[in-house]
Amino acid sequence: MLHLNDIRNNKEKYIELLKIRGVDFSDIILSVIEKDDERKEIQKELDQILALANQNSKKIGDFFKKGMITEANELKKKSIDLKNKSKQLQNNKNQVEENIKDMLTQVPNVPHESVPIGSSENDNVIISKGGEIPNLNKNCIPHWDLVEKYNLIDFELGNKITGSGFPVYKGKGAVLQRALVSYFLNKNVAAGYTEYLPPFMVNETSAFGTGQLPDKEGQMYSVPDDNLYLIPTAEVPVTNFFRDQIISDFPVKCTAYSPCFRREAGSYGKNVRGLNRLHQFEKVEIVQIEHPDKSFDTLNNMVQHVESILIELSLPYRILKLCGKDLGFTSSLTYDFEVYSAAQKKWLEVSSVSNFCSYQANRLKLRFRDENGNTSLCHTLNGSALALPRVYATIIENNQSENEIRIPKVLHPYTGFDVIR
RNA sequence: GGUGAGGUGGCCGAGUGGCUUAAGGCGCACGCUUGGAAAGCGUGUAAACGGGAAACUGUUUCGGGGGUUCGAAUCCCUUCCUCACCGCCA
Repeated sequence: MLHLNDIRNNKEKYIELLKIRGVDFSDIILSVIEKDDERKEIQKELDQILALANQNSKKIGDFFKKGMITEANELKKKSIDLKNKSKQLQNNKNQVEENIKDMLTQVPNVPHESVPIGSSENDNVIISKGGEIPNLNKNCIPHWDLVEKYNLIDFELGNKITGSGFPVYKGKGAVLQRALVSYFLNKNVAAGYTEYLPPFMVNETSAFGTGQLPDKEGQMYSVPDDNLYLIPTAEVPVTNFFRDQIISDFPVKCTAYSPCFRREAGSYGKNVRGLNRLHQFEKVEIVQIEHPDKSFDTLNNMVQHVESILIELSLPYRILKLCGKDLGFTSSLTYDFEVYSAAQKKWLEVSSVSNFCSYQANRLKLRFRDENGNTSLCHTLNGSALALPRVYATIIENNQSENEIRIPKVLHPYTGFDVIR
């Protein structure tokens, strides 16, 4: 959620920048400010009444102590009047505040000025490319066939015990998965991130804190008996660590491995084939909490960090700056990382690194103390480093030959083998 | 799952309806003291939303929500959470 004072102070600028998303939010911005003026008026009046009522209560206490019963009773009557008035005002205020909140939740984050205008994903801008697309021979096969051929993943077994989208990794296939997790975590720790292993379920408050609730409720698995939700990403528990906090040392850098659970309601067809889209997948996440002045530099650092991992894995990749249309609701600037899956012959998203500025921090009440000693909202950033399934799929597809799959060198210490036959 | 005890400021902890403007302590900051430090002494020490150029000031907040009352940390209802013991258990 945007902060009201920020909207007030940057009204024109925000309206202009929001147009990058291809939607005009000026009406809603202006009426939010109008409603807020109304709120202030009501509060002023309410505060005065409550102040008077508080004074009266004290006087009544004094009167009773002095035995001045008549005076006390008279004042009591006045206080009852005040009370009725304040109740009404309180109701008005609540209503107006709810109104404001409703409007605010409809406004997405303000795009960074560098975000390109666009009408579809085709307008995302490729800012960097690397790696070699391998020349596979024409007998090459996609990963869903490879995992069967080499006995690495059993989708049918997952179907049997849970349902589609819940693969079972086995043998070297499971080791490879574990190797990737360890490798990613080590890379992130070496880059200064502190490793966490968070709970894989969160309570309702946390789901609200990072914005999964109320709007994305249908995307999460829930455990209604215990009022818990299975996390769709480690971002949810990790970012919520810092809910309601006043941070004193920047930057806060966290990394966490977790399985991610997503209902993916509405997905279908070849996009969900094999490892491309799952209900449970594994991911290593990086999260940073940063001073507003530095957050965009930090975003660049995070992009470089993720890029370095893809380079070490020798995967063909490209980095896209998302255009206004494709930019997530809560993000101000996002870079997507895609790797080229040589057997499927398409680009697969493996990471998305975003600066949310103060949009998440506002809801989380995540603040720091500025040079004047006032509290101010932090900026939050996160990204995947990396999501496993598509990296996994691309590694085995791109490194396949007739009778074997070669494992990228950087993973050998983690797998203990360099080839799958 | 059963029983019991709790949830108060950055932390510990007192507080059974108005003398609470939340005692006292710890921590932290600043000052005095010192050659320098420690100790000691003194002062200050939450957040949100308002008013004000500022000094300052109003309201709200004692886990959350609701209620009783002129007045609630304190009484009532409800809900969440934590801890202890028992049961079960990797």
